[in-house]
Amino acid sequence: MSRVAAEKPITGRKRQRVTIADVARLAGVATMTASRALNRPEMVSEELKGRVLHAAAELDYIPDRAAGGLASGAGLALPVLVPTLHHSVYVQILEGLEERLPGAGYQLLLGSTDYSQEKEERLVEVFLGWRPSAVVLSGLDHSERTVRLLRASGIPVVEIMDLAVAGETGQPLDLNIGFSHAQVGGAVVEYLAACGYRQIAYAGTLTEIDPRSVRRIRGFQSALKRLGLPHHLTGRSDLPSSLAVGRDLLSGLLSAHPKLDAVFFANDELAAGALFECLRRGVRVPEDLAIMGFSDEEIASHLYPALTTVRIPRHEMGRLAADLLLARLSGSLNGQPPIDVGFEIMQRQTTRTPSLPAQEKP
Amino acid sequence: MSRVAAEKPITGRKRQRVTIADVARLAGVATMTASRALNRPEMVSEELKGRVLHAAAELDYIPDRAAGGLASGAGLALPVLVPTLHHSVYVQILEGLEERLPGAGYQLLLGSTDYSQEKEERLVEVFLGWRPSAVVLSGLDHSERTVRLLRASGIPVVEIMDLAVAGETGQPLDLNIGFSHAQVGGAVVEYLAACGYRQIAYAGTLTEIDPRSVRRIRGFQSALKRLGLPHHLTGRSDLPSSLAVGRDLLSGLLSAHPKLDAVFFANDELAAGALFECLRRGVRVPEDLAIMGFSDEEIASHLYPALTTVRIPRHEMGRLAADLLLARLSGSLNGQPPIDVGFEIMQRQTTRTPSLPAQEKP
DNA sequence: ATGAAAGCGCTAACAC
DNA sequence: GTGTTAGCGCTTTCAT
Repeated sequence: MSRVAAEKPITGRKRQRVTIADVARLAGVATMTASRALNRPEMVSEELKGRVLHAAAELDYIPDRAAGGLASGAGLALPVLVPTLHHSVYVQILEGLEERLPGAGYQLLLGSTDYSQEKEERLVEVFLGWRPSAVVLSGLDHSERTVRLLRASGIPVVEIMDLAVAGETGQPLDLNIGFSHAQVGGAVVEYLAACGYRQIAYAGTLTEIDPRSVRRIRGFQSALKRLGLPHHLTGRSDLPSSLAVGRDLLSGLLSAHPKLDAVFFANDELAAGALFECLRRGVRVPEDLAIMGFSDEEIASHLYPALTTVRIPRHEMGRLAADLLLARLSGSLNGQPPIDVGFEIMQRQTTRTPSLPAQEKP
Repeated sequence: MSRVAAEKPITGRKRQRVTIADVARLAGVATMTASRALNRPEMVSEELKGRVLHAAAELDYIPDRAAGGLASGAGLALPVLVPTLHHSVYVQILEGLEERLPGAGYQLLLGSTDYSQEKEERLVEVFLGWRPSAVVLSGLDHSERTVRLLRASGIPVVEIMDLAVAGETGQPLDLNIGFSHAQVGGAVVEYLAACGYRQIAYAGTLTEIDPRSVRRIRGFQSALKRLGLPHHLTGRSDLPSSLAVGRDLLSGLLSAHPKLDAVFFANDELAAGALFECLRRGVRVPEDLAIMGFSDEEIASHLYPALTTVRIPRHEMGRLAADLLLARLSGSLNGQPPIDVGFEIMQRQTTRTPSLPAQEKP
């Protein structure tokens, strides 16, 4: 009973947090019994369990996770770092993660890096202070310090949205689930070439900063070379992706390369912007120009003409990452090699049908 | 070098966390001095400060926020609950918040409620366990328990995206920054009526579940009544908003009310979907039908024709919420009444020009 | 099955 | 300035 409370006559002032000690007192048991009743009910008699649960409800008791974590040494937080929330891809990956992780008691901590390794490093530092049980990172490329910190922490790490391939990318820190961007670039070129296009451009933002873009372009260009097609057609912008930038990119490309017949954009937003610009200019798609996007966001299939793009399994990537993480955390997973979730070209109306000659208005 | 390592003969096993005690030992000072050097540098001599900082860097020391919070009683987390991350509105509000809050040492904890009060309640419960220093909520309508829990916690709360108005909405829990949805509904009707439209419909999702939608519709309908216009034209869907649902909503409305001449959609995504459907059907916008959205997301101005919509100051709302919160947390703010950030009708091409007769293709 | 003591990593409060 | 002590709220021992 009593504790100290009796000694401090009515502090009154600041609303005191309800602690497990309060619950225990109300239930007439030891603190430890209350703790057990709440966390490992099977270790406590029905009788006491009932009293404790009742008392907890009565007091609206909410356990202090920080204190619990401190005492048990357990990690509670699970930081997820994505480059941006403006691409629905990442929102959907998050949803995939959220399907499993919070249920297992982990709290997702969200951070956006804006495609900057420095910002990523700072976030990792902050989040590491929250006793994370694991970390989810986007991409395979991180600052030295980020890598060192993460290694030293000894916690599981999952890198998503890119695939570690020997010789092409660095080694993954730990778990890795994604797809090969180089492969995407190559596949798109092959597809467009099969459609009969010959003057094929790549257009994107952060083309030299974001390592995934770099690899996508590399795959794109080497496929072009292999096929004996011009591989110097590129549109770049350093602004963040937006419909407006997509339009500008298209305009720039069109005036720089009048003979252009196909453009692969780094994401659907840029492609959609370009499509809108074509509409205004009276450029016919796909008769005059083919446009391809990347990601298969919702808008792609609703545009008119509907956008040919590359589907990546974002939701699945999130779910899979969560599952692997859970397995690893429970100790039942070791030495898991990188997992390729692949991608798929979604053929729609902004490109001609492959292997067929150009067609006029369908 | 050496550190304690020598005393515990190679625990080897699990990587030990670097604590402030380790830093202090390396620097040859008391733990408390190390703590001060790190957190209140002005209280420590240059000499020792240097040694401590050096030691911390040397060891890659990362303070344990949970332990720090526990000891100081300070809140560290700052939960933000939004209905969804799929509307860029909320992403931008988040960005507004992130401009200030993390800099001030607070960690944003993100939760999405899916427009459900039950889910909101569960999230509040979870987040309260993280010793939040404040909470940001979307909307003014919460479950009883949510309100009770929040009240009992005694921490500041900001409700955004809706405006408390006596007689119309409930009282705000604490701080409130937003705009009146009823007023939006009314303003849209007045605008459309001024453009000469007479058969004006509202179309949205969750029309009876989301209290903000309910109030928007209420304002919409009473304005119609006031103007003597038909006010029963409504399209509803219980699916989450998407381009596809926008198209369906339009189709349904068109066949139910052939004389329809204007539709106000609950968000830009629905409106864009409807616009795409019009394109396919050959319905001319705005000649045959006016379309209006809500939110002014990026796509609105890039659509063709560009979408008339209602701009709400999301970024500003986030920033303002952060500022107020910071002020309140520092104790320099009391009894702040609700703040109306307003809204603005962005006239573009999917509606005729107000007060002018219908115009043919411009 | 239950309880008492100790301590997680840190900082407020009080010495010196 | 700097060090010492106590204790945040909880859970891990280790008794009983």
